[in-house]
Amino acid sequence: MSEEKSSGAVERRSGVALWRQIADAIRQAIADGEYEGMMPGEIALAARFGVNRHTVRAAIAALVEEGLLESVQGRGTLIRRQTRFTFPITRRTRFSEGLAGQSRDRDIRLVAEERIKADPVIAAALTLEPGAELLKLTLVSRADGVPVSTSINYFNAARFSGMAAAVRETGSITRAYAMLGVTDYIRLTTDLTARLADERERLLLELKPGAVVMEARAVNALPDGAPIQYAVTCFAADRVTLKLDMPV
Amino acid sequence: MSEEKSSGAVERRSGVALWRQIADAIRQAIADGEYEGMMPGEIALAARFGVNRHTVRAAIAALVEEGLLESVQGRGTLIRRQTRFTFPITRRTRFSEGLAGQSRDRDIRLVAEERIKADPVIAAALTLEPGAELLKLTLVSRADGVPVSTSINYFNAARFSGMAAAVRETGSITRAYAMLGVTDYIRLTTDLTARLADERERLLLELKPGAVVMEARAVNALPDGAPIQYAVTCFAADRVTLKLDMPV
DNA sequence: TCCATTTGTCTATTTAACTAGACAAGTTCG
DNA sequence: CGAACTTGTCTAGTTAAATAGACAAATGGA
Repeated sequence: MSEEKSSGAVERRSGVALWRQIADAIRQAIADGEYEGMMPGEIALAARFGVNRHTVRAAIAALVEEGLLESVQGRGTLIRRQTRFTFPITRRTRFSEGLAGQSRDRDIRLVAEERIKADPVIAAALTLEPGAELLKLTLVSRADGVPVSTSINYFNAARFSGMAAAVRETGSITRAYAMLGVTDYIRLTTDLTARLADERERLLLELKPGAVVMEARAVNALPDGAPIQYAVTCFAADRVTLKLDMPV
Repeated sequence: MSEEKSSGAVERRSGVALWRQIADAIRQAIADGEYEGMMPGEIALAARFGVNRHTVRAAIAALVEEGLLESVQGRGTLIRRQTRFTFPITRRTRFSEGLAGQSRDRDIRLVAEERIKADPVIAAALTLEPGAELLKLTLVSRADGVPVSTSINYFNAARFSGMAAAVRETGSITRAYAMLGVTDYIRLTTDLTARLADERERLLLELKPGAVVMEARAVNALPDGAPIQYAVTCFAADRVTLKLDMPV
């Protein structure tokens, strides 16, 4: 839809190598479903982007390295995967439910645990006094083995001291909450932005430099509206679409 | 918050020139409010990123070109602007209302007008038969003279043939609707993703290569739920934060 | 005024990215 | 088989990016 056939739009002297611009364009085209099963030949691609065949080969090599493509001598270059997960964001956003039906296995892993003093912004969001003790958990969420998002989550340390253990045991925020007596929670607000992934995110999400992340800052609360969790979640932009369904 | 002091994280041989990685990091740091008024000196920055001073100078030159920084010999490098607009997305999303209070003047400009046959996806979203005639309007929205977003909008051509003229005259979608007898409308659904800006978007939004856009695909409808507009909006990610307030 | 600090400019060298062309080596299909 | 395609590999030359060092020019404060 809205064609825009990614018309050989590579830019020289831009500080981004041509092979990387082409790799990005191909990745996007695949995510948009522009190709099916097989890529056009290297010569055709080179003509399309207006570059040398070797430059296209460098782009393809990067995508092969990523596991997105596979080249076979004599046959051509195959597309290995292209599914993009759709992740609903509503009042009742939950990771594993959100991706149910789109992936065989979901998985949330705790990669860091820390106790810190609340800074003013987070304290205000959680209606705590600045300097209150917070539990800070860093998580990585995967679907079918592919990292989809990484999040930094802040909880009132006094109330949720067992959260880390509960997440580790259950592999789910929702089930961890349940273990701590929170049977239901809602999402109050979400702030969204997007930018290039930084070093930490590239590592956790297995992304290449130049990859884009969407950052969502959300406040979760009890059904009565009392905030209990401040979360900064970074989604790998080329692996997920966020779906906002507006309840009529 | 969530510190992550962008710790000299430049990557070599990544296909992205060091000066561009550094420019991106500085742009992001400024957007995060990490510096105030003045940048650290070139020598300090070079040490921080672990590169030669000339490489930092290349990064700064790019940001000066963008209008974000200004270098003064003998004094240092000044930060010229950075406020980021917050754009609320709710059931009742409207561009000019959304930015009221954050900007002195808003402005929507019609840059292209076309009549096309509906493709299956859009036809389904608008509950029309595939092949129905659509009006396709390309708009650019600005706040305080800065391009914030560009959108491609599809309307049922039969029902909204006067839309282009109405938008041109009123400079507002909401007021254009009013001229055509639609006094109220709601947003049914929004799909969000993010990626690098393509050539067309860079031109319309005055962005540099490597800039990130958030793409929102939305369906607007009459209060009774009948869809009337399919919109693909691209926001310049470093100029805007999307705010999702969960209704009720 | 003098001095320390800042950005601006220059030359030289090295390394990565890109282009060009030729040919080998596999696959497919008539 | 053999012709027509594909990707893989090699050499060679050009252009852009990054490093290194030296010094000029402007600023601000002691």
